Amino acid sequence: MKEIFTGGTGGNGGNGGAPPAPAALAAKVRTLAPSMTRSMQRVAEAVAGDPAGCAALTVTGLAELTGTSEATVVRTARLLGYPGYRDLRLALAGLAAQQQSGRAPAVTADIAVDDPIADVVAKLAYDEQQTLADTAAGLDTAQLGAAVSALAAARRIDIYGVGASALVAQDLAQKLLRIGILAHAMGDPHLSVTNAVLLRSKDVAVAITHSGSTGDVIEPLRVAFEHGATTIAITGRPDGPVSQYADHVLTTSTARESELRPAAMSSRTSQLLVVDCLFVGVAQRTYETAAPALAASYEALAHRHSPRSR
Amino acid sequence: MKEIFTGGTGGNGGNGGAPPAPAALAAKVRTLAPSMTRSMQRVAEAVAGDPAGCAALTVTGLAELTGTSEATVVRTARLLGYPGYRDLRLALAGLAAQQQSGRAPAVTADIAVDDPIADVVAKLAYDEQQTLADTAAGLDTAQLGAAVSALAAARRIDIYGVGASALVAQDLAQKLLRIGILAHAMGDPHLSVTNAVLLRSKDVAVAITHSGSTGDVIEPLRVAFEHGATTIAITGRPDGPVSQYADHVLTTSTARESELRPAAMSSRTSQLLVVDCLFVGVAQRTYETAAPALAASYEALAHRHSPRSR
DNA sequence: GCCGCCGGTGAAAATTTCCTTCACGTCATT
DNA sequence: AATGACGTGAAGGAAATTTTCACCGGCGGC
Repeated sequence: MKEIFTGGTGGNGGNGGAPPAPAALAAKVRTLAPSMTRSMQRVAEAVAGDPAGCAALTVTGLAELTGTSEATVVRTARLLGYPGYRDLRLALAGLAAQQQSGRAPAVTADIAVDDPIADVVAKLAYDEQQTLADTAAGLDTAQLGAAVSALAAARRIDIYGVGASALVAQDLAQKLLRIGILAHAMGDPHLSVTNAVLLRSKDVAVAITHSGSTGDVIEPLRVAFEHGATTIAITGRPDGPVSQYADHVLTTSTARESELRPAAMSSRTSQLLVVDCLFVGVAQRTYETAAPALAASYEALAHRHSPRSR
Repeated sequence: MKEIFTGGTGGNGGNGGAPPAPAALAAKVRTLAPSMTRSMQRVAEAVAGDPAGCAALTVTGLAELTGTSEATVVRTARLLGYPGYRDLRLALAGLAAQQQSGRAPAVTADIAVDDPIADVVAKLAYDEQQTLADTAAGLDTAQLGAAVSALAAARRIDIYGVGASALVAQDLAQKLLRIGILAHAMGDPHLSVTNAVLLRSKDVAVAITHSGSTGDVIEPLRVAFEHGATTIAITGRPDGPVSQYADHVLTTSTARESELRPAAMSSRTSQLLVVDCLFVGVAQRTYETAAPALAASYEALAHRHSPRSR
């Protein structure tokens, strides 16, 4: 076995004084540079200058790059406090990752026309995450709880939404249907109204509108409200007209929009979170029936998927 | 100069030529876990669970730790998108450093039946945020860029999706239509196929399926593919059958699901992010026509939002 | 001025680590 | 029950890393 002796006292067999430095590498290089020979300095310099690049190289590669030999590279690694080149390389990779992630937070800017695609992804993801956090923070859990209760006890549920919100309405309806709750997404304003007339006190109507003032959605909600149904509004403008006819108002967050980033994008994210909360809440309340229903729908789906995928 | 070319010529299929992932490893593990064998899963689990610890291990060590063989470890590394174990280990070190500097990994408890509603909101929001981060990290920007190019230049775009993915398909279609691009969301499998026959080389077909093996969606994509259209798949299982007929595969992340949190929930979040990225990318490329179109659609909507209802 | 010591250096051997091939066991299918 | 496909690990081969060792150039002593 190897018995590298480095004059350190305390340690058991291992390397003496320094534990493998995690990220203070550049500093270490500068500190130790004077005590290095010329070739070693070249290696250390390369390593400190481009951690990511060097991490991709093998001993031989780094030796060639710096015009030195493999032995020198290993010696340098030792001097920097690592057992060998392998470990230096590992630390190097860590360092690279670290300064990569450190660079990340600079994505708060708006999306520009000439942004590279990678930036677009980062910015969109970041924005949507922000939207989620805002929505969660701004949600009134009391209202949410009340809405859940109403939904869980409903005989029939009608959900109104047009445009982008129509998809959210459908999403909610789909989910509720899956756990055996009679929910219908209404896209067509006329149908919505004519159906709203049929709602009674045990029923629930849900209106989804970002602006809070979409006439096509407010109208059926009003009708439902006046017929005694419990009404829920999911809107980004709780002070808008829609709240007038809503027993429970759930507020979605409103992120800033830009030319390339229409409001529909973040409002949808926000609305979907609310819808998910409603769904999970309802599923909890009706767990006895929801659980088998969910299981059954998995089962049914399995048969639509081709036999093998593994 | 190594010339290692893993011989899988049979179908380019498999993983869509992903570059070594930077730090989206946990996500990748979750994405690919289903397509792994038991032993590989053990390895992947160990790796995802303790990146720092595993980075310190050699192939043999990790094999012993997981009670498998070296070959299995290497296979797992390959599956995760690295050329071999060495590179996985490097990435692992990077990940470890990253989550060292960043704060706690933040554990998420599952949603329980008796969670208070406030917890449900918090957990859902957190999970969806996580999903977004994972998706963004795991997205292959090269594939994305290629998909964007295809969409921007398309004469006609058909989008297939059933179930929860149908909503995502509609979302994409809606958005593209708004900037003057002829996109249609196809819900009905029969209609999808009959329309797919009409597609030609300048056209694009998009299939959205979480499982990657939804026959109703694969079939039209296949037809489109065989008729020379450019095909894009948005799926959580890039190794699934759907990729077979896809020129470009965009991978969505797969969060762990639980009884109260069906897969549809996070997959939808993930899919929507991808769709948003596509949309913004296309809007960038076609800015000349997209900008006025977007402005015009705002204008048109404004009239539906009367301060007073109707 | 010549010689020998010595640190610095790299080429090549030695070793570890990693990767590939192949054969065996297991499970599912027919 | 036979067959085939697949997952799995053991052993051998390739590549990496580490160690050894010999060379080179400079410096001081003889």
